[in-house]
Amino acid sequence: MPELPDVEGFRRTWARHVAGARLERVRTPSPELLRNTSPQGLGRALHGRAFGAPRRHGKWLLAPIERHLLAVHFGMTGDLHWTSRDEADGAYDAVVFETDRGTLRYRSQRKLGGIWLVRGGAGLTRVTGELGPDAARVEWDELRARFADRRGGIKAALMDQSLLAGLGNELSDEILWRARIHPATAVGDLSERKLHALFESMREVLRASMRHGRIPAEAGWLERVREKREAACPRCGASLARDRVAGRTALWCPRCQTEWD
DNA sequence: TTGCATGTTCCGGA
DNA sequence: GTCCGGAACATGCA
Repeated sequence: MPELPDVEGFRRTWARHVAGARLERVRTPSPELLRNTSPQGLGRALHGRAFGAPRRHGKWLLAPIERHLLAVHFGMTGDLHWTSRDEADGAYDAVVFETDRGTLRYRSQRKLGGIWLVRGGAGLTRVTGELGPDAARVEWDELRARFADRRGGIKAALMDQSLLAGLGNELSDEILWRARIHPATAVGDLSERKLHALFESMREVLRASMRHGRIPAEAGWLERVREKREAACPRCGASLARDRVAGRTALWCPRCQTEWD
């Protein structure tokens, strides 16, 4: 689930409920999800401190808490829940922040994400890896420049976090479908006009998805038919193709997404 | 039981 | 150096 729009939803939850709250206790049912500290270390560093306003870069949620920063990644199955203080832990609650206003639960079913504690602002890149500009904020000129000397396929490029941060498998499929571009098209084969259409599609898809906190499974969206066994293109009705592209299962329309156009 | 899954990282090879 | 595919990570589900 968590790509850029989902993480944006988590950021809003954090901003609404957690920003300004004071941390009273941290519990860690899954301590292995604290990737660079221990439950004790986290408690020592953060106990009694107040959270600031969180920000998001790509799929990373960055939550300041006085002189520290929590860098939160959700992997494939992570999410965030705000509950009352007396609610019982759920099966997948991994790190539970009890504050003076309520309880924030970081959950992860498959435990691929994690939480990192960063002291001061330094060392964040070591944790997140090199990140390109956030896909929801990147300007056309910068995207064009970054794609200019890229070899290889467009889907791999869209999902490369060091090139552009925030897009994953499903978003890249949705964006390519909207722009009518085959996922295996070489970046260098895209005309400027086509690349600009891709940029516009990306902005559209992200704007609507961020509002929903996920890719909307609505009419006119590829996401609507993604889970279907024999899925048809929501635009032209052709049978959709499903195959590995750039190491992941891509979904596209062989009729309206052409390789060279 | 087997294959698959929206995340990243690491390795080998082109 | 760049890029890609495959494996690995951990776990649940169809």
